Amino acid sequence: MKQRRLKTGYNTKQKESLLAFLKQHGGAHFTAEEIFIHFARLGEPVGQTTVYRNLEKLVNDGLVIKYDLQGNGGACFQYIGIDDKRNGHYHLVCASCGEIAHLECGFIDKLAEHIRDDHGFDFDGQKTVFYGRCSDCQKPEEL
Amino acid sequence: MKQRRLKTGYNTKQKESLLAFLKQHGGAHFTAEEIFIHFARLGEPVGQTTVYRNLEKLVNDGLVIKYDLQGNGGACFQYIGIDDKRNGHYHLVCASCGEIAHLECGFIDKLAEHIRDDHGFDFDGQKTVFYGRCSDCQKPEEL
DNA sequence: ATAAAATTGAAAATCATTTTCATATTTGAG
DNA sequence: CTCAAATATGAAAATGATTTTCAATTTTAT
Repeated sequence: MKQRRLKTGYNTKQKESLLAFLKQHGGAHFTAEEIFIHFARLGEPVGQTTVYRNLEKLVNDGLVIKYDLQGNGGACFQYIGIDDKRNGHYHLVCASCGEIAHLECGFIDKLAEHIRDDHGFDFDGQKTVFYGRCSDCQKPEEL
Repeated sequence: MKQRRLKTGYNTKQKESLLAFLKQHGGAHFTAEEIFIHFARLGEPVGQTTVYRNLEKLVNDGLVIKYDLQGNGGACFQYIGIDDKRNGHYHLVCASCGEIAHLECGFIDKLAEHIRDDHGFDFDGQKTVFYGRCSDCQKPEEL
């Protein structure tokens, strides 16, 4: 039994709403829940299931990336556009307070090269979450 | 009301069973579920909740690392047996097959400095798991 | 216009993990 | 040893994100 070639699928306003929203906020990431609530607030008819389903399709099509920010419940989604898979920024999370720094960082870009060349792995800067302690949380603890 | 200083905790046979199992299979990774089922099969009284709770402690103690493999439901745990938390040694995990490379890597040491100096975070190289794809998993997929 | 193909969404189901809470165990003090 | 406080356990229930179900609706090609 052979798979039929993938098609773009039918065009629906839900799909268009979702893609428009993601494009409009191309630099930001959202959970499926956040996106669902966004449309609910606006009164736009985009159901929760539909958000999940279409996000999955967009991820498969390479228009959106999906990743987890640990300690933070659900997966996050971010629009990246077809030809720009490497446009990724990195996430530096404070292990104490959860603050997230979004890094566009040449040093980490070089790290990716280093890992490829010296350790033989294709580094995944999207899935990798860098942990540390933010400056506030580095202050001495009170007991 | 002040927090009492953390202690190692009481010694229980469940903890010992768990640690013994993990040490015995130091090179392999398991889900909490797999470990629970293992003990259930043997008739050893180690409850599911206890598995989760003690794994978490071992992770905090630095004896075990926790990470996610894609498409694979739950988190994976692997014994690494490092007593010295400050002994620079990083983990590079293949997001596909789970292979772990243990890196002693000057480049990542420098990354820690860079993150401190340029981003104001005290980098936690122990909690951070670097993800990528190992050379085997980089080969083209079959459909 | 119409029928097949695909999509939607509310509700139910799943699945890993966490919480609850009553009971049991460990440990240190006396 | 004895006892009580601190801690751990585990069954069951709760949680929370995501997926499935399935009947109704929408899209598209004919």
